[in-house]
Amino acid sequence: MPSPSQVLELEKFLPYRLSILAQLVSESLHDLYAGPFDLAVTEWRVIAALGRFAPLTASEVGQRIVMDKVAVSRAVAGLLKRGLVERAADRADRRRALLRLSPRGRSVHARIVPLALQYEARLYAALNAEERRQFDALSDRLFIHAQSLRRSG
Amino acid sequence: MPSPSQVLELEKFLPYRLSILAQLVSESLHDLYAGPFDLAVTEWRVIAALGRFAPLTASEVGQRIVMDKVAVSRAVAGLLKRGLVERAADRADRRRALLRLSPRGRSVHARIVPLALQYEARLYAALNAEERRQFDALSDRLFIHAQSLRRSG
DNA sequence: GCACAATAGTTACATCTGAAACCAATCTGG
DNA sequence: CCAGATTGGTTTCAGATGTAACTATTGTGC
Repeated sequence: MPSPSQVLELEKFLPYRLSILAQLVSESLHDLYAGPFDLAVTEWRVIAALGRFAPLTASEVGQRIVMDKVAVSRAVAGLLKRGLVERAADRADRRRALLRLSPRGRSVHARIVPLALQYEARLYAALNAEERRQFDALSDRLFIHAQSLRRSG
Repeated sequence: MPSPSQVLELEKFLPYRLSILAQLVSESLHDLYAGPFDLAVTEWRVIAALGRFAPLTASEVGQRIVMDKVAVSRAVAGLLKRGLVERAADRADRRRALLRLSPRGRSVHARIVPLALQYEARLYAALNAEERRQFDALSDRLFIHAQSLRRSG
C-alpha cells in the first residue's frame, strides 16, 4: 500500500503556503506605494535601506535587503535618474561609491514609511500581541534554519 | 520629536521578512528538483496540482496553485512538449481542455514528492510539534486576513 | 614593483513575467 | 435564431530578472 508520507497536499505544504502568503502581502504593500510614488519593489527596498542606514555602498545595500548586486545596480540607476538618491565616490577606494537619499528621496521615504507601518499594523491585527510575538519568533527560527540547511546542502 | 512609529526597521518589518523567508525556501526547494528534472517552479507546481487533483482544466489548475492563466498556459505548453502532461478536449465544451499527468509525468511526480516532503520535514525540524501547529495556524490566519484586507482595499 | 588574484560595480544577453490584445466556443436576451 | 456578452485559453509586446562577461580599481605574493 502507498505510504501516507508520499502524498503531497499542496495546500498544506509549507514552502507553497509561505510563497503565496509572501506574494499576497508583497503585492498588497506594493499597491500602496506604486500608485503615488511609482516605485518598483526593488527601488522601494533600496530607499528603505538607505533611509535607515545611509550612507551605504551598493554591496552593503544588497546585503541589507538580500538583493544581488545587479538588481541593486539597476534600482540605484533608476533612483539616481529620478533624483531620489545621491552617489559620492569613496576617495579612499575609488571602486566604491557611497549612496544616500537626496532631500527628495528622504521626503518620499518619510511619506511611504507611515503607509508601510500602517499596512503592517492592519495585517498584524489578525493576531493578538502574544500571537504576534510567537509568529515572529517561529518565523525567525525557520529562516535561520533554512539558511543553515541551504549552506549544508 | 519624531514619533517612534515613524521608524521602519526593515529587518523587523513583516512583509519584508515573509518575502525573504519564502524566497529562501522556494530557492532551496527548487535546487532539489531543478537539477535532476529540469523543471521551472511554475512547471513543478502544475505537476503537483495535477498529481493531486487531475483531471483539471487550465483555469482550475490556476485556481489551485494561485497562478494566472498566462503562466499556467505557458507551463502546460512546456510540459506537453516534454510529454509530462496530456491534454484532452472536453467534448461537452470545446473551449475547455482537461489536463492530466502522462505516465512519464506521474513518474516525475512520484520521484519529486518524496524530495519535497523530505525538505519540508527538514525545515520543520526547526520547530517542535506544538510550535509547528502554532506556526501553521498563525500563518493561515495571516493569509486569510491579508486576503480580506486586499479585497476591502 | 609588477604580474595576478580579488573586489565594486555595470553591461549584455537570454529568459521570464504580466498586461492587454486576441481567437474560438458558448451563453444570453430579445 | 442571432447579435452581443462571457468564458477558456493563447499570443504578443514590453518590462523585469538572472547569469555571465566585462571594466576599473585595489590587494597580494614573489
